[in-house]
Amino acid sequence: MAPLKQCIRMMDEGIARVSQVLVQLPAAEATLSRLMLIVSRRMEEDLELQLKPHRLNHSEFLTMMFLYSRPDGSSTPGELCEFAAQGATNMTRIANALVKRGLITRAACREDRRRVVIRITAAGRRLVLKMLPPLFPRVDAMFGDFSETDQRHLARLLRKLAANLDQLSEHTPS
Amino acid sequence: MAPLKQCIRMMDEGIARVSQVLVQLPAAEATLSRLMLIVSRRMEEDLELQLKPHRLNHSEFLTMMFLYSRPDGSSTPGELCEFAAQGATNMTRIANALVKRGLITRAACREDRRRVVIRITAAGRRLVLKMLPPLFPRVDAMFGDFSETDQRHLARLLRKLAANLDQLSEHTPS
DNA sequence: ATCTTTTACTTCATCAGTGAAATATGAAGT
DNA sequence: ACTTCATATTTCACTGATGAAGTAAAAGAT
Repeated sequence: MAPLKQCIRMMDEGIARVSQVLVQLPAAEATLSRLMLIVSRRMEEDLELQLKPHRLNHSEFLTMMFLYSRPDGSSTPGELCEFAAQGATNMTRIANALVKRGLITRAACREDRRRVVIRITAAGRRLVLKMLPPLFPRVDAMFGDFSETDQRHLARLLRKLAANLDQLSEHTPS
Repeated sequence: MAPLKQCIRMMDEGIARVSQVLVQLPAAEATLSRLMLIVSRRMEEDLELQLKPHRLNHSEFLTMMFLYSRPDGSSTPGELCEFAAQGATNMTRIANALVKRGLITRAACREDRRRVVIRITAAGRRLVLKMLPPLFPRVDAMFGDFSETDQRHLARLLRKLAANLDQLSEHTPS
């Protein structure tokens, strides 16, 4: 894995050169966009690497975590799609895989029988409890040298960015 | 597309509930991690949507931009792999596709005949110049309400995070 | 000079995710 | 009752990315 440092340096140089030709280019904003994508990509790679020993991918992990975090340990495919930003097709596949491993159950909903209720099993809870703690040191390391205010700032800016993205999507109803 | 706002609220609630059970959970850091992944995922979706009309995906776009930004408009697959954080296999496929569209050329390197030199064509440059400007308003909108100091802060924090991730990868020579 | 190792890229098989269309079922509105 | 809408699953075709093995050339070792 190539160090991000180098990758980021190349990006900086590239943007500098391009903005000499294309003067209208919003260099600072473009840099921020690329930084976001580069850094988070590495974060995701890192996470997937940690999940691999447990034979879970990112989507499956998110699904498990979401279920685990719910008071009653259950949800529906539709809700999971929204949360995990997955298509319904993929959600079905994920649920199939997790059911097969005995980590969740699928059952018809009593009130609205169109719905399917997905519930985390005891084995699922055990898996989450087993795999989560080893993740903590890595997360700590990522933000180890972030002061309290650094953390607050980053959270604030990311939430602000999220709000702007929501605005953008609204005006681009694709 | 579900609004990020809602997705983020669910995440906040989830982390709050989990950290009541798992007290060791570094809640602030976990929140920052998830925020990064959620927000950048949406950014990437948005970008891919803008690229689609030009029949480019993210990797291909990165490749084109990297070539375009180089003084001589050329590079090698290996270098591109590093920059775009792609496997060599994927790079081959990308190059195939771009060559087929006449956006780049592939040629054997004279000095080292293992190497392949990839070069952007005039058509490739035209495409970049055509597709880039329409992207600017969106990037501007994303960071529109970011003050100068907001932008500086975000860039600084992301670069710091990148450095920490590099540290992490070093100590995990997978 | 030959043998081995390393580097650079490609090929092939496969997996993960997406989008669209078809199906089944049930709820809600008139 | 009848239409319309909502929820979820299945199938199929497709895109994008990856891992393992293969090829070819350069670099290094003996």
